[in-house]
Amino acid sequence: MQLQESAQMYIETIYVLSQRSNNVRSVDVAEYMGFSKPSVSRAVGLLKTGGYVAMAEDGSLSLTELGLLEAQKIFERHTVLSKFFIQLGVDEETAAMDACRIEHVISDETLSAIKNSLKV
Amino acid sequence: MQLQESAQMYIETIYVLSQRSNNVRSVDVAEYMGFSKPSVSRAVGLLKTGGYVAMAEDGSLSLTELGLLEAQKIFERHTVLSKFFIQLGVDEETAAMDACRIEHVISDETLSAIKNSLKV
DNA sequence: AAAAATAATTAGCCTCTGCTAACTTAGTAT
DNA sequence: ATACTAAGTTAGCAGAGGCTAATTATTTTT
Repeated sequence: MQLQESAQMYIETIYVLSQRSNNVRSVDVAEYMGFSKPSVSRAVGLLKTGGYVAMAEDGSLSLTELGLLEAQKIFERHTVLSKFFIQLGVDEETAAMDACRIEHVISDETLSAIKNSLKV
Repeated sequence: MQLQESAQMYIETIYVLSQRSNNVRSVDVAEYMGFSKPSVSRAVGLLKTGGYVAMAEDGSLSLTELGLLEAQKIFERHTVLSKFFIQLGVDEETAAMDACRIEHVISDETLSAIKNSLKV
């Protein structure tokens, strides 16, 4: 299973919401991403099949080891980009928005160059 | 007509190829982008409808005023990003690749911050 | 002139990823 | 007990944007 950009977003969202609450459900993901419940239901289904996400009987979602690894990778990219843009003088909200879009398409090499250029 | 990312790519490609040759055809675009001729044919059709591209009787493509404006806008973004990544130490090829992907999704605000940070 | 190659198009398929409508199931309230 | 609500799922649609196969039209070659 090749992780599409949308799959990455779902995983990242589950990761972020899991840090705020210990009961993340599909409906929370839907609300957070602004998508419909069926869209999330299908996406979660695919992520279950791919072994990234597990759903308990009560519907609460969790990341598997594999999913957590992915989430951390994406989130790290997000953080690096977002910090970097803020250091360039971009406002926080815009920085986050751009990080969100760019984190999925930037190469490891360029990201690493950006990371190295971050002021401590 | 809202310009999708793919439309931007086609316009940019026509622009770039037009600087190398004065006879850019769909087949050249296809070869350059690595897409099939029918894919380009449809895309060009949409761009004609949108008023971005014109096709002469012999099949040679040109950008309209509108198309040229768009192309220049995109190309400028590409150039800024690409230069910037190179200044960060990324090799040219990777910089171009990343610029190509990011130029379509980055905000004006963040791009402008990056532009300001370019060394002269 | 006939055949071959080149370019563009048409028709129609596929995947991804949104959507709505409608159904199921479980928990809550009257 | 019945009815309502909330959450998840199923079925099926839509549009974007790739693809191949086959057609048409033009140009080049023999």
